[in-house]
Amino acid sequence: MKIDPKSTADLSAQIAGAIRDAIMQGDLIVDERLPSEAELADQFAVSRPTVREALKRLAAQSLIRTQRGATGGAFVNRLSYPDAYAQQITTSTLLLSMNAISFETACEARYAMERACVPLAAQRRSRDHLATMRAEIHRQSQSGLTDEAFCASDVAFHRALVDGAGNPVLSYQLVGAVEAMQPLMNMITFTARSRDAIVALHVAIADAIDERDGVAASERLSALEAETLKLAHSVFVLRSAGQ
Amino acid sequence: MKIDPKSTADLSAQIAGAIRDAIMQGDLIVDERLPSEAELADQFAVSRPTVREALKRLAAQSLIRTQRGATGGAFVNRLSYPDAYAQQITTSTLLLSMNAISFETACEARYAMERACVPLAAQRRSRDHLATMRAEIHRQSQSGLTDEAFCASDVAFHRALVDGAGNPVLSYQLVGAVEAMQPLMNMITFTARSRDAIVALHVAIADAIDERDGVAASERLSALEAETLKLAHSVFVLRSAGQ
DNA sequence: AGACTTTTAAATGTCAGACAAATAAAAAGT
DNA sequence: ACTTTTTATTTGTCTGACATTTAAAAGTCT
Repeated sequence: MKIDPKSTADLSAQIAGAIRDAIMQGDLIVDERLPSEAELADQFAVSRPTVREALKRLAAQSLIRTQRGATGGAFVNRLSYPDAYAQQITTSTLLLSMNAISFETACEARYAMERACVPLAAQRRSRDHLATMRAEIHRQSQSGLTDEAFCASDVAFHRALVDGAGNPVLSYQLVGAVEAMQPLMNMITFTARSRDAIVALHVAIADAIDERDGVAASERLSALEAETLKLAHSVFVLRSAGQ
Repeated sequence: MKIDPKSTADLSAQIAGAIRDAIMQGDLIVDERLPSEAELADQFAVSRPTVREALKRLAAQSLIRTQRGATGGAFVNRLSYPDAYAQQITTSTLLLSMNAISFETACEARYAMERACVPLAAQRRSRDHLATMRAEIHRQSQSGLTDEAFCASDVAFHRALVDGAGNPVLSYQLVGAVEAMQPLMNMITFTARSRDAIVALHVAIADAIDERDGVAASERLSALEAETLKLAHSVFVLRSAGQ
């Protein structure tokens, strides 16, 4: 592992990049211990604080974990699903909130991806996933729910739908799309009537999945997309009129 | 912003978390300047190196950027698509390579998501995307291509297909799924015959997109998935027999 | 007065050395 | 043989310093 002295980038960024490359290329394998900070400082001919900054960069991406003590050090971390989920959600949420992405674009992407899960979910759905979906539907039906709670339950319903496909990679990819929409959804005021419409579609989707009817579920998901878009539009129209 | 003195986590991790939360909650807006390292050290009652480690963590996630000089400092960064792409690819690649995910699972997720793009791509495909797809097909058809180059072109073809949907959020989500498969694909030896089969399907897909026939494109994408799976199986069978 | 140069101040980047705290292995004691 | 103590190693944190970059302020010349 070498760093380029001609580069203008921070030394800590260069070192982090070198180690990251080594991990991604397989030169460093999972649970392998990196040299101690002092040794790394020697190898790269930098000070220990600089090495530490590099290691913190990698830790932020869950590429390494550190342990104190005699047999401690920095170890190549196995990127777990929860870690990957968290990163996915952070990145997706920020991408959406910082780039003036229209509700339509985000919504379209999300529902397109969800429809990709539906055929698999219809085929493989388990008792667990169906139970979760029904439970969330029940929660959503209760009156007196805040908009935030309604949205949170909506997210949980859709996550159960996605997880129903039984493909963890697909779940990982989708979690960002679903969760990142929540801040946008939270801007919407859900009237009792619009909640009823959404819940009815949720029921219809759950029923279709239950009956292993992927085509029907897909169509109803599209109807839900249309309903969501309609709702968002009416809110935005109201809001811009209010201004 | 406060940190919890009872927490066992590193101070730098706590500080990074506090600032991250402030950014994600909108308390700090894009391009806003954070206090200087010395001021942050005062506010959090820690030393400057600790603050710096926290800032490096955030920089690793592209949440902030730093600038030297009189008017320099740390600024809340607008997460750009390229940055988001890079993070998505890193995370997806590591997730796949470190978690013993079967080729089938990864392949299924990827093609399910690609099929989600196809109806939109068929509807909106531009001259540019079609040209890119055709160009990559041409490249793939050349003999004497290494397996790596063939795979790279395959990725480029699929990215063009995805981008054809004209939804940047969808592209962002898909880029991880497509790119993360490349290391797995690179393990495959592509015979001349298997290359021909893949290229033929690429042509068929491009044609269908060209004719705005989303259904046909989707079916052919499924055929490509089956072909890829078959190919991978034959390779793995050969390999395990060789051992 | 206006344009150019020099100085200065503020900020990050880097370094050196030190001590604290955690941890496991080795040594000592019972 | 078991428990306790010591010790060595490693990360976590702090202090203080200097280097480098950058823009604004001050100064200088035409």
